[in-house]
Amino acid sequence: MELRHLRYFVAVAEEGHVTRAAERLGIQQPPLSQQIRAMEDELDVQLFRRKPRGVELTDAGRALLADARRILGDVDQALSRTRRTGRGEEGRIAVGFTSSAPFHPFVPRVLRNFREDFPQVAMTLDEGGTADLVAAIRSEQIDAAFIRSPVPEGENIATYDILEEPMCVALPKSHRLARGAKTKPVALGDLAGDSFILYRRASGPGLYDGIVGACHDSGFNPRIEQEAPRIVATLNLVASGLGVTLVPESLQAMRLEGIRYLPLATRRKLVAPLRLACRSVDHSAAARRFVAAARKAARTGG
Amino acid sequence: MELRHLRYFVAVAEEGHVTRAAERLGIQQPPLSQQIRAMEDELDVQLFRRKPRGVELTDAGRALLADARRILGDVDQALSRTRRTGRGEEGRIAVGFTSSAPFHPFVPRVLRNFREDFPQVAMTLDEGGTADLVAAIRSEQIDAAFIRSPVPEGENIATYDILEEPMCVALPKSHRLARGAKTKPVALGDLAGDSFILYRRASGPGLYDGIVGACHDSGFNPRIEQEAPRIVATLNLVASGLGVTLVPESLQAMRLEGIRYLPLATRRKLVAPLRLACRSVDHSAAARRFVAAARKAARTGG
DNA sequence: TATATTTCATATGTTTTAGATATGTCATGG
DNA sequence: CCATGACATATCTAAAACATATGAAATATA
Repeated sequence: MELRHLRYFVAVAEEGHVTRAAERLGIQQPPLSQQIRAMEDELDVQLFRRKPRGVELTDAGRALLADARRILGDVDQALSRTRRTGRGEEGRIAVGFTSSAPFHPFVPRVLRNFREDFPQVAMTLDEGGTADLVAAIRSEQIDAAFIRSPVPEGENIATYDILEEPMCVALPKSHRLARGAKTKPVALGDLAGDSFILYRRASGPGLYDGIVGACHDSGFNPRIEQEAPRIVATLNLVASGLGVTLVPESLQAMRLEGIRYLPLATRRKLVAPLRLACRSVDHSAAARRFVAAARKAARTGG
Repeated sequence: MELRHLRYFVAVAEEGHVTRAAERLGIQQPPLSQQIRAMEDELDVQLFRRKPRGVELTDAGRALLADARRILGDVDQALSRTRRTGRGEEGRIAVGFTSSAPFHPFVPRVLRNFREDFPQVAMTLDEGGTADLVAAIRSEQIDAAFIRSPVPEGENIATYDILEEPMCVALPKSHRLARGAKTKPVALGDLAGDSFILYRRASGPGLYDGIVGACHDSGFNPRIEQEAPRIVATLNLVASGLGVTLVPESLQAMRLEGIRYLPLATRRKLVAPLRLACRSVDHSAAARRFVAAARKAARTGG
C-alpha cells in the first residue's frame, strides 16, 4: 500500500466516478481502475460497488475514506513541518551567555527579534562561564553562546565578533575617587594601590587578561585580592568595599547600592568584546539562522 | 512522496546505518541511498548527516521521524479497520422490527448474541410497520428487519423464514369464555359473534389475512370492529372490552390488566410466522453477518 | 606510513510496475 | 433496438525501483 493508492482512492470516492477521478488525477481511466482493484485485492475487501452510472462506496470503503483523508493530511503537514525545520523556521535552539552578556541591550534585543521573526522556533537560554559554554556547544547541549573571551582556538568552534564596548571602573561608594558626586574619568594608574576583584580567570580568561594587561601598560601590577565566580558577584564584593574592578560599561545597568561607576581614562583603549560562538559544522538550520540574525544585527548596529 | 519513502527513512533513522537498514528492508544499499536522497531532494532538506561511521539524523530528520512513525502506524490501523469492516467484524447495522417481534424471545436473544460476538459493530434498532420497514430496507436506512408479513414479492428484498409460533386468543377479562380461571382452548367458531380488533392491514397484511382466512375456514366472516396501528394498541383495545383478537402466543408476555390469553383449538393450525427481511444485494458485510447469525440461530432452534 | 576496512555515493544494467492505448462488456435511456 | 456512458480487460510503453559493480573518503590496523 502506497500513498498513491490512498490518493487515488480518495479521488474516486469523492467523484463517485472512475473516469472523472482519472481526469482530476491527470491519468487515464484504466490504470486508475487497476490501482483501485489492486487495493481491493491487497485488503481483500470490496471498496466500491460498481454501478452502471459510476461507483459507490461500500461500508468498508466509507470506513477507509475518513482514515485516508486524515492520513494524507497528516503527511502533508509532516512534510511541511520538515521543510520548515530544515529552513530553520521551526524547531528548537538553545542559546548560552556569560553572566555579563545580557546586560548589554544588544543581547536581549536580538533574542526578542529572533523570537518575533521565528515564533515556531522554541528558544531555551543558559547561563555559564565561557569554558562551560564552549563545552556545551561542542557537546551539542547548546547551539550558540554569547561570550566575552576568545575561544581556545579550535576544533569545531567558530566565533564571530559582535561588538566591543568600553570598560569602566566600578568603585565602592566610599572610595576616594568616588566620593561626593565625582564623575571625572579615572586613570588606570590611579588604581595602582587598590585591591582588585576580578572575574575568575578559569571561567573566562578574556576580561581578566585584558585588565591585567592594561594595568601593566599603565606601569603597575594589579594586586588581585579576590576572584569571583560571576561578574555579578564581583560587583557585590566591590559594593561591600573589598576593592575595585573594571567591567564592561553596559554593566552600569546593574545599579547596586554602594557602588559607583566611573569612565576610564587610558591611553590605549581598554574594551570588552562580545562574541558569538557556535559549532562550525553540524548546526541545525534554526541555529544557523540565529547566528546569521545576530551577526546581521551586529553589522547593522542593530 | 510515498509510504515506501517513509518506511525506508524510518529504517535508516532507527539503524543509523544505511547498509544495515537495507538488510532489514530486504533490499540492497544503493537503491536505499537513492531513495533517501530522493526524499531529501523533494523536501529540499537534509535529513541525515553522513558520518564516516554511519548516518545521523539532522534536526529536520528528527522532526520527520516522529511524524513518519505515527503515520505508518495510522496506515496500518486504517487498513486493518477497513479489512475488519469488510469482514463485518466492525461497522454499523440498523435492524428494524414490527411491534410484535421483540416479544418473542428469539429476537432479543439473537440481538444480544450478535452484540457479544461482534462488539465492534454498532447496532441501532427501529420499530415500524412492515411496509415502512421494507421501504427503509430498500432505501438503506436499515439493513434488516424482523417482520411477520410476506413481502410484496420483490425487487431487491430477500426474506428468510425464522420461525412460526401458534396464535392464541386475547379476550377481555369480562368475556364469557374468559371468566373465572378458565384455560380451556377456544375454538375459533366460538368467536363467530364477537367483534374483532385487528392490526391494521395496510401496515402488515400477514396476520390480518391469516386471521380472516382462518375464520372463513371455521365458517364465519369475522366482524371487524376496529383496526389498530400497532399490535400493542390492539391489545389495549381488547383490554378495554371493545372486542377480541388473535395474536402470536409470544405476545402473552405482555401482561395487560383486563386481558386474558387462551390457546386456540383449530383443525388447521393458525400460526404466525417470524421472518427476516434484508436487501438481496448491496448489503454491508456486517449486515450479511447479522442475517447469517439470525438464520443460523433459527436453524439450530437457538 | 601504508594498507585494509568500513560505509556511503555513483554509474550502469535489469526488472518491475505504473501508466497509455485500444477494445470489450454491460446496463441504461431515448 | 441501437446509441451512449461507464467500468473492465488486454497489450504495450515508459518510468522508476532495484541489483550489480565500482569509486571515494575516512578510519582503524599493521
